[in-house]
Formats: sequence, structure tokens, C-alpha cells
Amino acid sequence: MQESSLSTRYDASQVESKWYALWEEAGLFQPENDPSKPIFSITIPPPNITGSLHMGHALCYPIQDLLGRYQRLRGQRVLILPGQDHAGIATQSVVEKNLKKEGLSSVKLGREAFVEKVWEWRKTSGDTILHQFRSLGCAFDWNRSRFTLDDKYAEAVLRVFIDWFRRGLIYRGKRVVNWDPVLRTSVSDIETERKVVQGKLYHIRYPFADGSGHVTIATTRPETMLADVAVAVHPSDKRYEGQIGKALILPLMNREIPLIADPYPDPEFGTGAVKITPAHDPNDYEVGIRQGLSMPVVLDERAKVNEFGGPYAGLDRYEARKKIVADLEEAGALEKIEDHEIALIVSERSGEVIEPLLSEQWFVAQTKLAQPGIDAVKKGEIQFFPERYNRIFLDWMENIRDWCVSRQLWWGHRVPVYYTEEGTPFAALSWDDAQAQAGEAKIVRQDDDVLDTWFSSGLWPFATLGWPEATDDLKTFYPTSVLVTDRNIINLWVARMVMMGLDFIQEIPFKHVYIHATVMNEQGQRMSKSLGTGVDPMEVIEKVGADAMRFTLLSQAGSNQEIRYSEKKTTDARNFCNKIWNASRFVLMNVEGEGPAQSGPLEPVDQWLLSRLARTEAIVRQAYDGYDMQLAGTTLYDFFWSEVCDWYIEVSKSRLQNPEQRATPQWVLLRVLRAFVTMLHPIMPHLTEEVYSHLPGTKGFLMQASWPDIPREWLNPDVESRVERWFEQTRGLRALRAEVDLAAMKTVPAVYFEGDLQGGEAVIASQAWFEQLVPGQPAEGRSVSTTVAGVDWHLPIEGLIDPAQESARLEREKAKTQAELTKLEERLSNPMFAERAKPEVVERERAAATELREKLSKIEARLALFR
RNA sequence: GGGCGGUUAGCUCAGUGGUAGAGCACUUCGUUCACACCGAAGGGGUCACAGGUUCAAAUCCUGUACCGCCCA
Repeated sequence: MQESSLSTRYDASQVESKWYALWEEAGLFQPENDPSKPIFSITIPPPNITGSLHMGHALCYPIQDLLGRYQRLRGQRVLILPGQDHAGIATQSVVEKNLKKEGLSSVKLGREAFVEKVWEWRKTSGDTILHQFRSLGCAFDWNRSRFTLDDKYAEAVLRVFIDWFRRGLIYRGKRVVNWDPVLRTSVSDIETERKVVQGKLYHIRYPFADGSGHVTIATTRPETMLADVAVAVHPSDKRYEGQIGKALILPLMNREIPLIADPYPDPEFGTGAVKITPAHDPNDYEVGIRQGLSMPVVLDERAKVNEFGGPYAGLDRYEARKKIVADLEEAGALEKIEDHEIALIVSERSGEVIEPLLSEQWFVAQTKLAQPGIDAVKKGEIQFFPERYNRIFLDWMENIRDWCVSRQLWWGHRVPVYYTEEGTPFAALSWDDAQAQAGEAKIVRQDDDVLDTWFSSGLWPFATLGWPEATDDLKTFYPTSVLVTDRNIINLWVARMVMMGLDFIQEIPFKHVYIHATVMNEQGQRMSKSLGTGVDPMEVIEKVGADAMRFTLLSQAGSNQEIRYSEKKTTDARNFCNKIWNASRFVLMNVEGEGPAQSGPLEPVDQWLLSRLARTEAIVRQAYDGYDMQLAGTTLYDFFWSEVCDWYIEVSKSRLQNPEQRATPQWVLLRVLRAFVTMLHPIMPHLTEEVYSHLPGTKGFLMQASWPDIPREWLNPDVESRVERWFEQTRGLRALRAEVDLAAMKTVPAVYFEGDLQGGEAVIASQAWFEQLVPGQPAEGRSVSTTVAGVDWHLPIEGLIDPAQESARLEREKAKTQAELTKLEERLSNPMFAERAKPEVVERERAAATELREKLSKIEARLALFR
């Protein structure tokens, strides 16, 4: 290949699709069949079948791909198992919406036909997001892809339910749940969000039955009063002393309800009296349980008032509120209405306000299951990254509440409970199975509900590997190495996988949990399609390529909890791609054939770069190991751009022109470039694979290569500081030139110096653009001078010097130096400093002060020449 | 109400006790044969605030304010 004919612009679009196809063709996404290698495995968080790629995915999945690619380079046998979640509510409501457009509905179709429709929909659009993962470069094992409603997976789900049912861990009970009146199902807490809105606080008088005055309660939801069973006050509330136990008349309904004492009401808030509606408020429900109150339900599954609401029956909850408020007003029971901020709970799926509703549901007892998970985290068998999430996890697990697992949906794993005519439940894999268990009694129906989606995804790390069968995959890849996910589902998903894994496999499901940041937009707002703040990652990939997209996000991901995405950053990342591309072209254009087999003697700059490489490698390796992609990314960026390109390549240019000298820089550049693309490969897989393929002597894929093996002796701090001193001198000289308007990069005959350059003459001369560095002072004429790290430089430019300008420059330099010196002297003059500070610090400060004093006196002397 | 995270240059962020950093943006200069998606130089910061610990604090401690998130 003619490297010089490669374009000066890196074109990601061609490169990326080419390599992805080649990797897949070569079977590189499957784990190697080499049992001697250690295992690294991940089962990815299964995206919903309703999904398409968003920025959160564009971070989460590339992190997993990065880890997989890194561990593969490190010699591990890597499995990343992809798949999808059937996502009960989300999917069902999407399909319902589609049906509505056709004038159909789930009710019209009936259960069987509806579920059929959902399967059709899943087949046509279900894999969209998995295909999009390919554009991101994700090296996942598509052959092992799983879906939570696959036959085998579904069987695993039912087996778990049946097992827990038999052990008495699953029970049926009445609770106040989050009821979505539009989707007409219970929903979990994670499927709701809080929204603060401006509402009203209604103050209502409840008169005592004996006519001795009244109690005023305040409520934001007057319509629920229809189902009030009591009014509660705090036991310590002096205002109600002696009145506890008296009967109140519930206005409009004219029922008698008691005034009770309970710790729930906050005496500071309003009158301290709270109406209690156990069937329609979770807090009131707790009071109801404590006090043994009845729990009438007054709203139906559509949130309409039922027959218990008497004259209000049939009204929607909001219509009922209006009418009730009007009637209260008329009855003189309404004391006042205030504006009040209300924290509404809204269903994420339908956007409807959640109705807390008492209903009968299936629950899983959690306390016993949680304990092994708590122990595993406390013992450090499972570790969260960042560490702070350990506690968040433990706090939740230690205060865990029973889990409502039933959903009133049709799409999902149907609760495997069958009932006899008498209503006796049997949990079984099939109707026949249940009948066999029931014996004489006849099974007449199966439970209508389906299981919470998290119930099935809780099995993900082992059901995907073949459980309940003892498959090779399960033996080989479980427990998995790490789970990478979002902090929002630590409790709802991570905790469940931990509990289920420990309960059914008796082993933790993963050793590490890395909680990644949330991707925000440029203004720090949450990205959301409905708010129009979302950005489509596919469009970004089209513009700048997947590698730049990945670098943008990955190089911001560490232990932070927010990342700001901006288009500008993708441009920067694209520029980095281009820089790598062009520097690689440069190297290839300057190497012929296979390149030198070995280096000649290494010069200090060669040793310097190799030493920098050694440091970079150590930092990057530790960063990847500790889930600090940000550190890895920025370290590689800085190393390549400033050390390889800005210094080493520039210094090497003249050597590469010289046939006698070129072998060594060629050898160094190839070694460094190969190591660099290997280390960067987990972040930018395509570009690095492309560059690697052009390197002389390359066989096979970079994806299959080994992590760079850096000889220990390359680390050379002495050479580093020596060479960096040369660069410091170079920068000082360039700055001096700029100060006197001497154009950069135009070679000038001579500059004079006094001091020790430590062998850096050639490097400094070429990099500061001088033909020669002359020891001593210029014989005659004026020159401008500067002092850099103890070396004096004199640039003879008689005739070009504007004395006023030069003395102004010197004054600035003097002021700066003086300020530094003053600061140092203040520190040094404190006797406690010399006494208590570490000796090396004192020594360093003293030396620095001496150098500054010398520099200052030189500046003074130079100033005198221009006055 | 409880908890967690954040507050450092115009912007986005590094920086776990020893002379305040990077990228972008900005100013000036420069198309030289890797790259103008580039190079050179430069300006720019009371490290949110108030106390404390320390020879020394962006960094450790206490408190406050503001922003964000989670739980109730």
C-alpha cells in the first residue's frame, strides 16, 4: 500500500463498517475456545424491545465493549452476551397505541390475539437497537443473544416462581399499589416519576357527632374523603387532648368516623389532623393496618367513583373532586382553599397521575432473600464502583419491603398459578401439572396477571447462560465479571439479580458493579425525547464516526455521576481521530518495507519517549482496571498529541531524513505507535484497527493482539527530566523569539548561551529554529536575553530591537520573577517551615529561591542596558 | 425530613497537603514536504462562602449557601 496516497482526512464511515464486518466474519465476537485462559464475562443489561439507541445506551454499552476488548488484549477469554427485555408495560402500551391508530384495542382483540400482535411487532421492530449496537462497534456475541420471553428463558422464570411459591416466599395480599388508571395495571415505583405542580390545599370541617364543635383537616385530594374511615392526630398533640375516640360526622356522606391517635400526623403541619383513607393512600394504609381500620375502596380501575361513593358514583376522580368541593362549600364545611405545591406521582408510561389503590397482588417476601446479598456486599464479594454505591445498595437492602410482582397486563410471563373451583391455588409449569397436583379437585382457571418485568430480568445473569440446566456456559461464565448499569436501577434490578443469583445458584451473579454517569445535554438538562433535549447517537455517528462518539463519552466517564454531551466535544474527538490518522501516515511514509528489525543506539529523546510510554501504559492499565475511562482517555490523548506528535515526531524529522540515523527513530515510532493503538483500541476500536493493519509486519487483528509488554528498563526518570529540561529551554527560546517578533519556524543563524545544556544542543537548536547555539555572549551589539532554568540566552538582534519595547518586556519579566520570589521568601522566612516541613521540600524551595534571585539580578542588569 | 454528588479560567472538566492544570473558546503570528480537523506564542483563576487543623489547604475537619440526584 502506498501510504502517502492515504487521504489527509480520516474517513470514519468507510473504516468502521469494514472492520466490524471483518471481525464478525472472523468469529471474534465469540469467546476463544482456550480453557487455559481466565474468563471475563458480562451479560449486558437487556435493552427494551421498544427501544432505539439513545445517549445513555451510547455510553453504557461502549463501556462494556471497552472492558471486553481490554480484557481480551490482556489475555482473557471474553464473553459479552447481549439480549433484550420484553419490557411488559412499555411494550404493551406501544402496541396498544399502534392498535388505536387502526381503530383496534386490546379489549376488542382479546388476550390471545393481542399477545399475537405484540409478537408480530417484536419481530418487525424488536431488534432495532441491537443492530444499532453494531454501529457503535460493540463486539458482543450475537450467537448467544437472549430474549426474556424465549421459551427456555420463560421456563426459568416460571421455575423460580414455583420454587418460591412452594417455599412460601410468594404470597397473595392486599396492598396500596401504584395504579395506572389508563393502562389499568399496577406499576412499580421505578415506572413512576414525581412531578411538583401547583395545586390546592382544601381545609374541611368534620363536625363532632355530639355537636361539640369540629376538627379541621387539610387535604389535597378531597374526593378521597368518600372512603375516609377516621381522622388521626398525633398522640402528643395538646389541641386534641381528651377528644381522642370521639365520633366525627363525615361531611356529605354522613357516616360516623372516629378521631384516633397515631404517630403518623405531623403536629406542625396545618391543624395537625389528617383524614385517613387507607385504600387510597399508602401512608393512610399503614395507619389503617396499625389501627385495624376498615379499608373501603371508592375508586375503580379507571379511577371512577364506584357505588360506595353514593351520589358521586360514576364520576371520574376529577369531576368528583369538583362536585364534592362545591357541595362542601354549600354545606358550609369548606373552611378555606389555599394554593399548595403538590408532589404528584405520574406514570412514566401513560403520563397519567397514579392512583394509589388498594388491590390484591402477588408479593415476594424479601427479607430472607436479601440477607445473603447484604452479606456478599459487606464481605466485599460484590463491589460497587464508585464505592459510594455500596452504601446506597445496603441501605435499601436493609430496609427492603416485599415486592409486588403481579401486573395486570397480557404481555409477559403469566403468573403460573392455577385455581380449583374452590379457589385453591397451585403453582405449576402447566395446566396439566397443576391438575396433577390438585388431584380430585378440578383446575378451572389460570391467574390472569403477568409478572413484573424485573422478576424475569432478575434472572438475567444465569438464565441467559442456560439455567436451570447445568450447561457448559453456565459453569464457565457464571459468576460474571462485572455489571455495568445506571444508578436508577440499583434497587430494582441489581438488587434482584443479587438475590436471585444467590438464591438459585448459591453464587453471586457478578463481582463488580460499575455505575456509570447519566448523559446530560450541554445545558446540564436530562436528555429526553419528549422535551426535545435528546440527541440521536446514530446521527452523531454519521457525522463524526462511532470512534469519535465513543471517545466523547468514554473519556468523560469515571466516578462522576453526570456527563455533559455537546457537539463541540464530538468535533474535538473527531480531530483527535484525524491527528492519529495523520501522525500514523507520517510514520508510515517514513518507514520503508518491514521497518528496521532493531534500533541503533538510543538517544536521550528516544529513551525519553519510551519512558513516557512506560508511564502511560501503567496509568492506562490501572485506569481501565478501575473503571476510570476518563483517565485512560485523557492520558492517551495527552501522550499522543503532545509527547509523540508535538515533541518526538518534530525532533525526529531531521533524523528521519538522514539514512544513517533513521533506523532508530523509525524503530521507536513503530514500537510506540503499535503500543499506542493497542492501548487506545478499547476506546476507538475501528480507527486503531485500521492503523494497525497498515503497520509493517502486522498479522491478524489488533482485536486479537496482546496488550503492550513494556520492558521495565524503559522507565527512566533521569532521562525524562533531562530531556524535559531541553524542552523547557526550547519553549523559553521560542517565547523570547515571539516577544521580539521573530517569526516561528524561520531558522535564525545564532543564539548565545551561558550555562549547561546537558547535551541538548542539537534538539534545542532544531526545535527553537536556530542554526547554532554559541557558548558565551555575543561580542558586540545589543541582544535580548532571558534566563531559563539557570541558563542564560542572548539573542543578538541589533537593529531590530525597540528599546522601549524591550525594557517593557524586561519589566514584565522582572515583576513576575519578583512576585514568585517574594512568595518563596515569605515561606522560607518562617522558622517553623524549616523545622517542620519535609527536608526535600525545604531544599527544593531554597534552591528555587536562589535561582530566582540570580535571575532577578540578571534581569536588572539587562534592564540597565536599555534605560 | 434523611442521604449522596457537585461548586476550580468565558465553557467543559482534571487535580487527596508542597510554585493552580488540560481541552475548547479568545488574542497575535504562521500555510514549512503528517495533519489548518494543523503549528507557535500569549492573555485569563480570592479554587462558592465562613471558620478550624497544619510550617503549608483547591486538597483534611466543621458549618453555610446554591445546583443536581436518590430515598421517605
